[in-house]
Amino acid sequence: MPDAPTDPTDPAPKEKRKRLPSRERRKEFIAQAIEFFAENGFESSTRDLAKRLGVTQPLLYRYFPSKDDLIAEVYTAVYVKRWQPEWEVLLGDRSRPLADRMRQFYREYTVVIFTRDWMRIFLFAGLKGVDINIRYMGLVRSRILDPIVAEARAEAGLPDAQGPAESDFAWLIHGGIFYNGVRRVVYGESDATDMDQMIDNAVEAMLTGLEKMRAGEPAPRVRSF
Amino acid sequence: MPDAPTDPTDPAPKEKRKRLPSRERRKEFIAQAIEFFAENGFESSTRDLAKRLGVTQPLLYRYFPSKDDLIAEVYTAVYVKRWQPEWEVLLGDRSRPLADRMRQFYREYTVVIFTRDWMRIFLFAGLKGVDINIRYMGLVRSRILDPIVAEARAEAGLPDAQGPAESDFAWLIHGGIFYNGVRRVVYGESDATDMDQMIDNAVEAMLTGLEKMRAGEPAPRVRSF
DNA sequence: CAATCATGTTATCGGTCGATAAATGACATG
DNA sequence: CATGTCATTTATCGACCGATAACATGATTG
Repeated sequence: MPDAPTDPTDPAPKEKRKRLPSRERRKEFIAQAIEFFAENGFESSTRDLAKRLGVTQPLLYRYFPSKDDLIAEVYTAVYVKRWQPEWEVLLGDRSRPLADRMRQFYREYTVVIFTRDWMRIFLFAGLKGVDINIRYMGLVRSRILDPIVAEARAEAGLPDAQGPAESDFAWLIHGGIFYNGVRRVVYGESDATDMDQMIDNAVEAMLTGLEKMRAGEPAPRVRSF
Repeated sequence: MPDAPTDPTDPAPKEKRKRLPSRERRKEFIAQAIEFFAENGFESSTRDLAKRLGVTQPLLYRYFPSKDDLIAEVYTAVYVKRWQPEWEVLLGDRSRPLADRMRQFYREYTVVIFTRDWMRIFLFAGLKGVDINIRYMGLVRSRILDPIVAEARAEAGLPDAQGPAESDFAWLIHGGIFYNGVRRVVYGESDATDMDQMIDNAVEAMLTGLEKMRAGEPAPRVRSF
């Protein structure tokens, strides 16, 4: 609500919301489109988006050739620009215990993705079958989970020769953290628990599980059923 | 596909797909609507659904007062009718080790929910903010997760006085299993890993974590950051 | 065989959608 | 002050949406 043109120093802000330079207008459109589509889904109308922006609907088409192009901008703004390359550096910093690095990573990572915008756009895009969503999950595996598995092996003095089982167990815990965000942000169970406690438990569970897996103990199989 | 009127004794089945009794027609509509809305989302048109059914669009309104009423039928058919009350009995059967019960439960549970229909409808409904979705998660907690925590305490000879921390750790692992289904079914990473292996690892991680939690070891907190 | 009635189709309404063309108006420059 | 440029609005197109009414048809029953 606190907008620049709504500055109280102005005698009367009036309805003169016209004549914004092209670059700023475009950025404002994308920023609002993120919140708008995150809340209402990508099938919401461009007219409602324009109403939220306080402009008319055809103006959107001066800045984006089509609705799909606007949506593509939303994707890159959310997925690409919020990814922090420092995360990969952090996870590889062997001057600290791996558990410490992982706790810090997940604290920073959840600050980014445990938001209504990020979560809902990720889920909407996933159901639409957008390819950028699948590519993002490849990024998580190659830049986050596989490095964690490799670092855990290195910390145990083992060679880096991970099998798919370890990587998939890392996915299991990572998915548990992710789904905790879904419960908080999408289903509104925000009072779930202390975030730090959840992350600590998850990190310990991941490292413990990986350790057992490396001990050649492939989980007791072939039971009574 | 093997329908009564399509009996092979008939000379030529033709395109005479008319005159079906009301009850069967209705069931067929709901069954196809599940697949249709699961694939295309609830904002897809009733005309496309009718085309898929091989009937005209207004016919749908002979069986359902409105599109929303049809969607409500889809919800109950997926959420309510696929829930197996035997699951709750199984988890409480103390003649078997808890780990065994949990493994069997998750094998049976994933058969139901690791389907394209169930997963996608659950996610679509969740983003729509339908209340039945939140009620379902309450069901999971009260009928599945809290019983597991209680059984784990009983098996350890402890009184049934669980705190929120244990319940939330159960949610963490359960969410990891759920998200594994999302990856398989929604993102098509079906070659993820052996399902049984994944379930075994998840069950062991959950029981190990709960055990550590009961040991009064609330996960090492307050680290360097 | 004729009457009846539920099943199914044709035709259509008012509303909304994404997108385009044309008109309007604000601002900088000379 | 005149002029041109570009942001913005008005008006509108064709397509599609959920829903309703009117009509047609097949099966049942006397």
